[in-house]
Amino acid sequence: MKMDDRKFLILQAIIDDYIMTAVPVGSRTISRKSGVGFSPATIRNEMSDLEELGYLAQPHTSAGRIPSAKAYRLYVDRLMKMVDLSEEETGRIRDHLNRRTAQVEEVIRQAAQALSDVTHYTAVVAGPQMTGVSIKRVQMVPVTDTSALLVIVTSAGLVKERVIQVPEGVGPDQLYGLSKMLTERLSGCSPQEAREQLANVTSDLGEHSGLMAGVLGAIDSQLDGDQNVPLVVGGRSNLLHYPEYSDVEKARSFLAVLESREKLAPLLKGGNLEFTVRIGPEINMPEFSDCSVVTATYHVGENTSGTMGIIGPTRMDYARVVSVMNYMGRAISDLLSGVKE
Amino acid sequence: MKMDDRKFLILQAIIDDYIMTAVPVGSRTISRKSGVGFSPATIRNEMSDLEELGYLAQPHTSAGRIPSAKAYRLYVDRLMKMVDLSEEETGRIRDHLNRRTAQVEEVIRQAAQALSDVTHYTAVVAGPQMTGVSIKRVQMVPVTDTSALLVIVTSAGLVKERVIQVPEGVGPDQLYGLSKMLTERLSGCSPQEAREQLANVTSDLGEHSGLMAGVLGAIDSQLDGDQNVPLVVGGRSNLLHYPEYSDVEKARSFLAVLESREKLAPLLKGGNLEFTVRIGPEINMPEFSDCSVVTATYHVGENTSGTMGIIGPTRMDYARVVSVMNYMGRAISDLLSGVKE
DNA sequence: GGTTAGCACTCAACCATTGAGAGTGCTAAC
DNA sequence: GTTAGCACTCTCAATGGTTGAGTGCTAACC
Repeated sequence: MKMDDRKFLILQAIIDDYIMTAVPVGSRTISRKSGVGFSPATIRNEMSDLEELGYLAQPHTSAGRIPSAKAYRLYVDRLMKMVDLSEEETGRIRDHLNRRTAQVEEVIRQAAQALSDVTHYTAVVAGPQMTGVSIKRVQMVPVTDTSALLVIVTSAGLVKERVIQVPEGVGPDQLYGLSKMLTERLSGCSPQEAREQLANVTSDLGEHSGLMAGVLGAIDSQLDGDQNVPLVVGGRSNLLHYPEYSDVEKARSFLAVLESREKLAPLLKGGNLEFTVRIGPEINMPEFSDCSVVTATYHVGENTSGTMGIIGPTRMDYARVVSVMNYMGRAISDLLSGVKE
Repeated sequence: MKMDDRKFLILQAIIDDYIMTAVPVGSRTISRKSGVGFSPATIRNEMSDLEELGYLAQPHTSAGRIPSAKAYRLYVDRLMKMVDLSEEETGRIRDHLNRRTAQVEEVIRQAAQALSDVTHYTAVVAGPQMTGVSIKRVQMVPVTDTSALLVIVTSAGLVKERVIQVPEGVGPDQLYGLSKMLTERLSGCSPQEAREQLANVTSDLGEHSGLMAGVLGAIDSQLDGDQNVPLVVGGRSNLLHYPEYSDVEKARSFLAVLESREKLAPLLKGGNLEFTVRIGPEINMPEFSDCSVVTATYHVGENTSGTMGIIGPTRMDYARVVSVMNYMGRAISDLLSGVKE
């Protein structure tokens, strides 16, 4: 048996309906829909075929059909068409984004809020990845006698801060001098190169090697990997609106995942494509067995990029989600790249 | 009718039992308990009295009694005794706190995590309040041609950062010079004084008044009020373990509050006491009608302090919660005041 | 041959009924 | 003042019948 145009049409109608209602859809419902001019009986035959092909499933004999993960996959890959956002939607997104800030944490927090607010799903936004980026400036600001704030500025204009220990007796001007020297040596370096450079620097000035060790460690841990990129979640409670989560225990384990950085981070690791959609079982996490995750990439400057994701039920409105993220990607880029309004 | 010792004893037994089980407690249950040597019938008479006094309520005629908010109030004020934490508990708290950092955000994140983990309730921790504090240092670090990171260090050794706009053409050394000047003028000032000082400074150097306006605004918004203190929540999903939240809609609206900074912040505004307990209706929020909130203050240095809170069901284990927070308060102080291990 | 009306069949959801169990309040005896 | 006994109340869980939505199959129709 093969899929033909009518089967596609009917499958699409079923998915559309199920996305809206979350109720198994019967043959009459589809028959009544505009655009499908067949009687319930005909639809039933086609549905039976679609079930055999693995696109539909029946919760029980006398219920309607619900789309399978395979059906959503087909929908996302072939049936879905991009939609345009309404004025009202883009407006609401803009309202969330305060154009006055270029602070990474704030921008991604606002982005997560906006995404979850507009889509009514749960949003996760990660800060820009520090890989493939070069250092532009390193500066230390004294805090107490024995500590200083290490500020690292990257070529994309992003800032990383961290409090480090410094030996007692190093004055502000001395720290500034050291900072200038560090900036000179490290500017233009990738994190890896910086690490090597730093080793040289350390041996150059024996007396401050203790301080240098601290700086080294801090730069290491700041620029290394993604341990340090901020990760914010918005709209945690949104999914509880959907009947899929009317079971508290299910809701709880879902929320528990959102609280664990370790479990959450992998979700954002899509392919390197602009958009990635993972549906239900494809996610490979029991807590998300009837969730889908859509991830997208945003860019800051030339070489820096970050990831955002939307988590919703498998029957989520993929078309709208992709459109919203598309819009949001541009908005974040604008904000973080410092584009003026 | 008056409360006597026996009534206190029985009330305490009922509360203890209800805290454990969340099930209305009957006369037989109390009678069987060690320490109470009366028959169910006697207990029933006392219970009837306690109900009349407003300490107990009956969900329906043939159920046991549950403690009222008034009973918990009495319990917290008079009946509760501090408990000692077990080795295992203090150990678990310590494990959460990474002594390697003095970064405010990180410390309070860890604290929230630890609190929720040990108590199994939901924890909220706010960063140290910037009021009553004096400025120790102000420094700007160039980021792009038109922006810089403004770093403000307070006398308590806490750091605030913010990206601000600067006029084009101001070089790094010039920024450093300006920073030194600003530090000189502002160090020792309270935020209010700083604002006045800044006005003078601005008029002094006409050419850079644009920059100064930016700094002024930033300092204003950074040190003003509590808009900017970080606020982190831990253990959001914890409350869903309790039968009080087996209703998804209730759980959802609870979680929604946790997502709104505006609604959450007032909860932490207890009196200025070391500990504050607000029970159910005392909170005055429908979403929290059967929650209690325990807040506590922690101190950093002399004049700086912050707040943390635990949100649990009204039948929460107050004694343990207070003990845990007591311990945590000291731990946070140590970390943020830079006390070495 | 594809399409459709008709019909018997299935099954979840809903409702009312019932019995068991927990707990109470009251009374009378200790 | 305390307690045993007992009738009473009310929830909870199980049971069974009814309803309605939806299916699959068959036979008629175009």
